[in-house]
Order: sequence, then structure tokens, then C-alpha cells
Amino acid sequence: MGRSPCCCHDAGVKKGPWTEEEDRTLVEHIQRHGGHVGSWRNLPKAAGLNRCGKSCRLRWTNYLRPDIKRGNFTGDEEALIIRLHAELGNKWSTIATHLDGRTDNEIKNYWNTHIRKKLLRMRIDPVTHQRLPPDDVLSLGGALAASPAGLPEVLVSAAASLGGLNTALMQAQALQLLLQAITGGAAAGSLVPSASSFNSASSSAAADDAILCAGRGGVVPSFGHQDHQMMNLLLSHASYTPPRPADCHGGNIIASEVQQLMNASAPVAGATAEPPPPPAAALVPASCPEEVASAADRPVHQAFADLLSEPIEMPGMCSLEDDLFWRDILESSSLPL
DNA sequence: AACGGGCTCAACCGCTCTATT
DNA sequence: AAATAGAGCGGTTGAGCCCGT
Repeated sequence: MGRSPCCCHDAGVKKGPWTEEEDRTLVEHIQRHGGHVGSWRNLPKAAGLNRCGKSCRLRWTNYLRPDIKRGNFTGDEEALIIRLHAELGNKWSTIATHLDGRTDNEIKNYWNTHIRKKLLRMRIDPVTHQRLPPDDVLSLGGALAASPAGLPEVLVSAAASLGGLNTALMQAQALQLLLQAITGGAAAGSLVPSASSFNSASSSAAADDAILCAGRGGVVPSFGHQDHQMMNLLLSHASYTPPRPADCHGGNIIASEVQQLMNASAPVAGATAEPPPPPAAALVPASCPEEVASAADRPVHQAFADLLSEPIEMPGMCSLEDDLFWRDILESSSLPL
């Protein structure tokens, strides 16, 4: 399989940007032949173009073809590209066959200039689609510690006592353990939301990172309504309080709601070996963050100690089992790059 | 207004793959 | 089976644009 010399190496063959005249000549020639090109190599001579056949093919397939869709990529297209890339890798032409009117070159460019950076910003390796290892992850805990108002005080102080939570995953696990501590384990494994159930909570990069790094495929797979409310309670003390999802009440959770929440989150009757839930008084209205911190202080530190005593399990591949996941992520990541 | 840095994307380069001789 | 021709693919480049200083 020897490599044939390319006509592009011929002296005098024009290179560089195409002129309108050249475009018109190429289009008219192809249209005269019913949209079919017998041989790209012979086309320039037949059409009267001082171009390499390869250049003509590229110009036609990437720009002049009548079925090419111009304009920005939609969210659906973007999500599809990411999903296909995770499955196929840099098989741009194969990916392009799944998107009507998009060329491999256009998709490749869009990936390199937009999606790749977006994923990197979200601490996802654009090559492997895995979350970046802790050492490569921007220290979310450190960043938040540098701006303590960005977290409920109880978490900041607990993090400080442990030398900082240096990954978003640890952050999420810490939050999970906090919830466990508060609910006596009833809500174990369900604090960190799936992106689809918490997608509107990404009004800041920090929230973005926490959700992405700890979301689907991360610490826990689901995020129930009650846990969602609990999360809101915690976040209601943070300066970056995200907009509330439609299924939540918005604003602070009042004491009676906390009581209801606690009751709902309590271990079901008959469950064994579950510590009893703390009294509802441990949770106070969101208007009193100091009381929250004080009441939750001891169990949280205990939970963090437990966290440190066990190895942190890094999640594997991001789940790609449904388009909604990625769509939600992408829609929630509308921050400027 | 001028400059420089960053970004985008059309186009090129060089390799591989497949069909043909 | 080997050589050749041609097409296609993925990586890279660079001109032009945009935006901040």
C-alpha cells in the first residue's frame, strides 16, 4: 500500500482560502454532473480550477455541499457529540454520520474549541471521559476555604480541621456524611444529586464542579426529594445559594418543614441497627446559621473522621446511559469559558 | 487608536484504508 | 501477492476576527 503522490505537491497549484469565483466554478461543475463526482483527482482539470483534487473535495464536503447545516450547535447536538465521543473516540466522520448536516471537520473544530474546554472546566478528561484524578483537580475545598462564606460554616470549619477537602468529590462525600449524621443514616447514599434532578443548582462554578464531579456515577446515584430539600437547607447558608429547582419551595425551609423532613427521612419502622435520628431541634430555621453549625458540629466532625478512616473511592466513567444526563450538564454549564 | 493575546474555523498535511490492476 | 491509485480520516496550522488594555 504505497502512498501515492498528491497532486497538491504540483507546482503552481493554488492553496489557501477559496474565492467566490472558485466556489461557483466548483459548484456549477458538480451540479452539471448531477451532484456526482467521478474522480476528485480529475475534477480540477475538468472544471477549470487550479486546485488540487483533494482541496476541491474538502471544499465541497466541508463547505459547499447543499445539505450542510450552518449555525451554532444545539444543546441536543452537543450532548450527542459528547456521548458519541465517549463511545467512539475521535472518530469524527463516524460521529458526523449521526448529526444531520454537520461535517466531521465542523464537529472536530467544535469539540476542540468548545466542548473540550467545557469538559476540562468541569474536571472531566475530554479524552477518557473520566473525572480527573484528585491531584489534577482544582482544589475546590481549598477554594472554598479561601472564601469561607461560600459554604455552610459547619462544613468550612470541619474541612479546616481536616486540612481541607481538596476535591469536589470529597466535598460531596462530606456533604453526604453530613446528611447521614443529621438523619441518623436514613438518607445515606443519596445526598449528591443526579444532574437531572439538580441541574438548576449550578449558578456558580463551585456548584457546577460539585455536581459534576460527584454526580452520576459518583458517590450516589440518586437524589430524593427529601434529600433535595435537605441539600437546600444546607446550601441556604451559603453565599452562592443556587436557584431552587421547581419542585422545591424556594427560599428557606421553615422549622415545621424541617420537622416534616426529619420525620420523612427517619429510618423506617423495624429497621435494625440504625441509630435513632437526632431530635428535630438539631435543625433550626435557616435564619440562624450559627445554631445550625453548633448543633451539627459534633456529628459532622465525627463523620469527617470516619471519612478519613476509609479510602476515598474515585468513581469510574461518567455514566452515558442517557442523553438527558449530558444535556442537563451542558445546560447547567452555561458559564462563560 | 494602536497593540497584543486569545479564539475560531477553513484549509492543509500526511497517514491509513480500500479497491483495482 | 504485490503494487498502485484514489478516497477518506484525524491532526495541525495559520489568517482573520474579537476583545481587553
